[in-house]
Amino acid sequence: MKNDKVNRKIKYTKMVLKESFIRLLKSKDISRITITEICEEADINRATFYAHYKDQYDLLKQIEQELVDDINRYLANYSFHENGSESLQLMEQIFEYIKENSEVCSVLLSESGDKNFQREVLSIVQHQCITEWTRKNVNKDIAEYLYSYATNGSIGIIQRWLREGMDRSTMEMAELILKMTDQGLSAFV
Amino acid sequence: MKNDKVNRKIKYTKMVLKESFIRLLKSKDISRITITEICEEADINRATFYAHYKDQYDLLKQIEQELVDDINRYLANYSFHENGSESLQLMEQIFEYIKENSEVCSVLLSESGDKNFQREVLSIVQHQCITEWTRKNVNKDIAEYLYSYATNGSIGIIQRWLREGMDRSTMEMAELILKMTDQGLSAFV
DNA sequence: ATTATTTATGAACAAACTGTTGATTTTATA
DNA sequence: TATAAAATCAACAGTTTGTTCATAAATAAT
Repeated sequence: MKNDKVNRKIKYTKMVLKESFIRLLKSKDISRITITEICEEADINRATFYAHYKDQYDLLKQIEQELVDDINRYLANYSFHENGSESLQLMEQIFEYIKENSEVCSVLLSESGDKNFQREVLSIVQHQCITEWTRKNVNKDIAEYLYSYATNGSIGIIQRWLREGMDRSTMEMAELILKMTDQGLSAFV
Repeated sequence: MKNDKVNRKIKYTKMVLKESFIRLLKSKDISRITITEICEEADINRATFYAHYKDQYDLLKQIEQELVDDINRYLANYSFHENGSESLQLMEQIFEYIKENSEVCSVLLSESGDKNFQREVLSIVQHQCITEWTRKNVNKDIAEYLYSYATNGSIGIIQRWLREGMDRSTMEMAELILKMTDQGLSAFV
């Protein structure tokens, strides 16, 4: 086919641009990073950048989307045992994924990272939780608030874990998050 | 004294710059806001801006610091009854403050806002919690993680509350947060 | 009320980044 | 090898930045 081959060159260009960008993101905020800078670091012509991306923020968005897709593919490969601990297994797999891709994740999931993106990652798990919650008859009136609490809390834990150099096992972390969530929830059943 | 009077003009300059900046922050991300733009909106010479602030980020930092100071002053005026529900009262007062200053808070406490600043606001309360936690002999090993969870979760709830137009009473919100935190904690005592 | 001091203004500056264009060269594949 | 796609290069006007300095305005002190 045509497109597959055309993409070879494009793929290289996009790859080096992304790498250069992630490298820069480690040392400074996205707002301080110029397109000129990204291109110099990647040794790619600036006009070529504009052929693929609108600006830094567009580049970031594309990187994030690819990560979400990748996580979903990763989780799809994993078949869950139907023994009631699906949430735990799913959560552990997410921690596994983050660990395997800690370089990118440390940047994208950091505090300065895009919150909506982080929420999207977490929602992969929380979807599962929500159904469990409704099964448990959680007070629907405040369910939204509890959801905000749990999601943001979980992101906070992941961020700390990454900051601390992933000092605990993925299983330990998955258990920690689910324990907190379930317990906190139980006050409103 | 000298400085008190000199500040009259400076105070006005800083005030209009801040107002202009907050107004702009409502419609776009800080990274898209130019100093030129802030000055035009405030009708202040650009050279004057540089006399007071390094850039937009410096301006934001100063606004945040003033808010933290203001919250602390606000809380200092409030004398707490020593009946064991200090945390609840303190938390409610914070919600009260946010409500009274919802215009600025909606911007500064939003998702796009500075996370370190938000943590600082919350830490005013959490300090109190921490002492209660250690009294309860929470597993110190994971206390840090629980703290991350609780703080980020609480911020998430506040953000949702502001987004929803402060649809619930401050007391209700304070109770919600403390209930979640205490309950989640109880799994690790 | 007048003088002295502080602060704000306006204009000008080089430097950097932006976003776009069109002509040209490189690269991949058919 | 021919052809189509992609990357490069140079040039462009337009904007923002950060700084400087002379001048004007506002404020404080005498």
